[in-house]
Amino acid sequence: MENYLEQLNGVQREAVVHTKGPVMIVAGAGSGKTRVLTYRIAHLLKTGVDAFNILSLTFTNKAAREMKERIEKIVGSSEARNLWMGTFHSVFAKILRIEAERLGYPSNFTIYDTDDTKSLIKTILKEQGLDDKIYKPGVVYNRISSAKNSLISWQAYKQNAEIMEEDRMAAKPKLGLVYELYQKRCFNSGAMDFDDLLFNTNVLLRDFPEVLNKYQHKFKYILVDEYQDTNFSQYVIVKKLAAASENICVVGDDAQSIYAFRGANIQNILNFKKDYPDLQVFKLEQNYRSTQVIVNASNSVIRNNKDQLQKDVWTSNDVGDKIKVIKTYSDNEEGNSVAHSIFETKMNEQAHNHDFAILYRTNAQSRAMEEALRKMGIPYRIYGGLSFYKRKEIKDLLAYYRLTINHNDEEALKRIINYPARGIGNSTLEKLVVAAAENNTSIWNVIESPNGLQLNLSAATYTKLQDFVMMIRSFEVQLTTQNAFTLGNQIAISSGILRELYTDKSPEGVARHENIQELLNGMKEFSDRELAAELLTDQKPDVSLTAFMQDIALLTDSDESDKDDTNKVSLMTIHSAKGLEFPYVHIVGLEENLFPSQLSLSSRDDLEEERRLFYVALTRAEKKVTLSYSTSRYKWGNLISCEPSRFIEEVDSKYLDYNEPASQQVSTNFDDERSNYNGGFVKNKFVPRQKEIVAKPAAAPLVPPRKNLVRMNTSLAKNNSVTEIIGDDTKNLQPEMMVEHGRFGKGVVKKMEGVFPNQKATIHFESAGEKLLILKFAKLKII
DNA sequence: GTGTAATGCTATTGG
DNA sequence: AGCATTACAC
Repeated sequence: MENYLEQLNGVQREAVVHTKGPVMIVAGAGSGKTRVLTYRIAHLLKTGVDAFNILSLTFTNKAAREMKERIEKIVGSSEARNLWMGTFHSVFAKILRIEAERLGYPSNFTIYDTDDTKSLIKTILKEQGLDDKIYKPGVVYNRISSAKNSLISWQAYKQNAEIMEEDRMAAKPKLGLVYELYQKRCFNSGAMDFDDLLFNTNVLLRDFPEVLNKYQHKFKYILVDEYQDTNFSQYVIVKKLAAASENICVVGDDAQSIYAFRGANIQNILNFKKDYPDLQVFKLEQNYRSTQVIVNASNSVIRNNKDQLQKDVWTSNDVGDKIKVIKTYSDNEEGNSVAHSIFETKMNEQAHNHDFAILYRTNAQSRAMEEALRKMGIPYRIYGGLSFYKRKEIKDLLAYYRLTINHNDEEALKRIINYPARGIGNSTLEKLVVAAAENNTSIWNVIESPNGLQLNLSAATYTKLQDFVMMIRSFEVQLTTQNAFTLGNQIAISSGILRELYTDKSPEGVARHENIQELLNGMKEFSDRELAAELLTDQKPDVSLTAFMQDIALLTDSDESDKDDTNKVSLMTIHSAKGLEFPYVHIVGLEENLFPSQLSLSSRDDLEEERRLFYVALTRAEKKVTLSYSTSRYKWGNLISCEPSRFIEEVDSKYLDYNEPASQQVSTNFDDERSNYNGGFVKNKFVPRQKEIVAKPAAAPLVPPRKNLVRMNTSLAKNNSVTEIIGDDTKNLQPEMMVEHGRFGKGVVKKMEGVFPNQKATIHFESAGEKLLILKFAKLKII
């Protein structure tokens, strides 16, 4: 790979070799941005720059990993391993661990995720007697978060007359106090939330000149990807670090800025030149990814935005097919039509499952898509949503690990002090919390040295608390002697979590047990790196539980590589599709109030962000885009009617192919179409839903509330007499019968046990494998 | 203190 | 529709 420079076009090459001084690369969608970044770093290494002197900030850790691998191939050595590369959060978490003590934090500080944060806010609100209907935890969190991302400390917040007035007007005068208490509580718990990682990095660089100096000289070359999505806090960090060398290269596309909602400031890229008058700007405008239709159509959309950097994205690729627009009458039908279209394209163009992506605005839209794909027997993977590490059982076990590493971690302690149940209930916990607050210390310290505190606890409770402390202490002493797996496994056993889950024989309990096993397997893999690395180098990686926890703290769903078969259709929100590309892209739910979101309609800036989001969605596609919308959709259990999105009209109509009259689309039965395919589909016979929601009369704009009806059904379903009626369907199930389950799809009955109404069936599902289901709960259909 | 049933709240987007 | 919190019975 010596001749890497020859693989670049003119501008790309200039952007790669111009390594000195401030550089901004404005990279249109699909213009080979990743390639330029990769080659630029490779070029730095080739021309003698030490890997230790390069800092590269990427949008995901996965992107960093992949880039490192490619760089390694180009420079032909393992030198790339020494690059500092990762997300803002992971890189600065690493630095904060090194420097933590200067800020009064332990170096093994816990990183609170959104759940921990919200839970702590709720606790504080309750303690302060604030009504959580006025002080909604989510809103409070956002307010604190954006303050931090604007580098406003709680002290500054409370001193700022304008802010205090705003809060008074919003009937939340105590918000500053909540912010203060929240920060103090985190500090006492040895914990930082996501925003603290950036905020505290700023404190570090501001208050400790020697530290700033150290990292300024360490990072002589700084690269920032997706610069359009950085917030003020990140902006200041970059600016400070780059101040000494000014070898700063930012890459971005203002047209793809989609994270304003979490503080990203598009002005960071629009105003970059003001900070660096000597700035060299390179514009990558040739799109290598998409067809002319897609490129031109996307341009026609983004033209509706006002504020942008001038650029002209073009392509010399094929013209390509027009963008199909599909109208359906319900969300389920939309799913069916997408699944059907994917099936058809696979047949006609010899495409693979992994060539397809279904993109939506909100996670809730995935369900209709999942159901339809499952019915068609098309494998898929959902990104985002409920990730592995967010599952209850996983979080429970991780809380034990967290508390073992950092005893002051309040959220972890509260989660497990009585799980599995050990007789330490709410009233005890409350007494502990009060004592901790009064003495400005952590709950752990109160439990461990209760002498002199008026706790008012029974002797029996004391014993239980001491047992708990002893248990955690016994784990702690092994932190330095055992690897992550050995200790992790022992904690899973000694804590009683494994036993607790093992006793639960319900399908859900079994699944939870399996998840714990999966976590432990992951830890085994992690720990085994030691053996693998020993053979290759003399460097021993840290395989302690502490290291494992630091490794996973900032993982996201997109960072996980799927272990099993990767040939799957990808389902994700448009936000998580950033930076990805697929031959065939379905953008679904193009309806007013959904996309653009209802919440964005009141301000021009928000609407423009939605439009950029649409632009991002369109430009993910290489060959074909299909847009779809539905005229009705369920929301909060109610059927609402929908209008097509304004964004469809914003696409220059010469690139659009409005599908055939609705009559062809109304049917959800694809049997006719299928008979046209010569075989090959017998196995996955498509089964239409019994009764699809059919279009309602056009007259009524809004369907009368269905709420009562839904309520009635729910309560009735719990009534025995109705169970019997539902049970009728399945109570005579026999082995070998085919059934369909709402979640697991189609399967064959293997074994029946128990007597009505408590029958259980072992069913082998095509996609989900063998499951034991209780018939009166499982909604099964015989097919 | 523990476990279950009823209630009620909520859904942009994410590190 | 699903989930978390709350209310209430043991």
